Amino acid sequence: MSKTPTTLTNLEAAVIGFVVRAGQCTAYGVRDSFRQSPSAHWSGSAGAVYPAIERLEERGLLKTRADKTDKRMRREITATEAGRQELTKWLLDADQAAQLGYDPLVTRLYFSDLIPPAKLRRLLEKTDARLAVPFEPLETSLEHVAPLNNLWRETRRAAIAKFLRRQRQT
Amino acid sequence: MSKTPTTLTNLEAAVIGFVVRAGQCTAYGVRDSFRQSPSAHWSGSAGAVYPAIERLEERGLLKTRADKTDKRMRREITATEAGRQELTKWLLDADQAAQLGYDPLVTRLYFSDLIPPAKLRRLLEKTDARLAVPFEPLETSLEHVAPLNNLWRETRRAAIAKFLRRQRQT
DNA sequence: TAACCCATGTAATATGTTACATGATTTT
DNA sequence: AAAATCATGTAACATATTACATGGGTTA
Repeated sequence: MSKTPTTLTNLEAAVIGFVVRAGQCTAYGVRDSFRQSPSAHWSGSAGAVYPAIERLEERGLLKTRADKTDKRMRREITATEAGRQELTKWLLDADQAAQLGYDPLVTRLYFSDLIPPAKLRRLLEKTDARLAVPFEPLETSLEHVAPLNNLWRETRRAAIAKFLRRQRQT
Repeated sequence: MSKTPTTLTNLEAAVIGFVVRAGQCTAYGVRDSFRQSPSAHWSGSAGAVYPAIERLEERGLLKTRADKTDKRMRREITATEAGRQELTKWLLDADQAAQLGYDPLVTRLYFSDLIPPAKLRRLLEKTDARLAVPFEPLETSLEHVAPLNNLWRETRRAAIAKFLRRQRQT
């Protein structure tokens, strides 16, 4: 017998979250939503998503059944009660939520002392310009990410401004 | 012949950055600084750090030599000129810097509609409380991360406040 | 002298990326 | 009729985690 992991990975949690919100969906749908996410972190690569769904099914957190109404290969995925509970546990984990995660700009700023000031200023200007472009969801299923995307982009822009203000003071 | 990757991973870039700043150091020192980082993203696991250093050496971005003054196994690592150039290229990549990365709280907030309001409020309170605790570096080599850590923690706390303000309006 | 830290690393395993394979359906 | 998209996945490879192994030096 193989030992069952007690925690969900980010991807696994996000997959369950997507399925719960959708009510029911296909693996392709899950994958596609990740692919169209504004964050490159959620690459939606097949080699990540399909195995993740399989793992979750083996753990009884998702269940799938073939859809006979369609002649294509197609499996309807739903979340089990156990899956919903695991998701809730993951979502409410404040210790995890407070972790700093990974921010590609912040990581670069940790090494700001290794960059000539003029180049650093240009980096921050360019980064800010890219962050100023709002996310335009292609699918209705991604509309709900837009508000949070806006919040987060503005938050990161504020961090850039704060960093620059602090630098000028020195 | 194996094809040489043209880009650095986060870990590889951070390793070179650490070595450049230190001037010269041991693999153990690199590893330890990651382990003591306030971000769990930089786990500093041996199985990640040692192979990363080996890869960078093979690519001619770092070089190491045995230190004979000490009887322990000990290798002094320095960055090559090519290594410095690759690091600079990585640091100044604004397209990468603007990527959203991964934030464990933001990911949870994407699913905030799946959490009962009272529990969501408690999650945000707890998360904020943890973020209010400043990072106290144990080593002098980690002192320089404190200011940016403060900036980023305050930035994330501001995002929490903004999220709550926006929620109340609805 | 026992326990711990310095310093190196490897082995088994888990996860993720990139690229490919297959076939049905829809759009141009 | 060709190209794109829907829908499934796998194979080879790269990277990361966890746990272990080894041995010298330092502290209680």
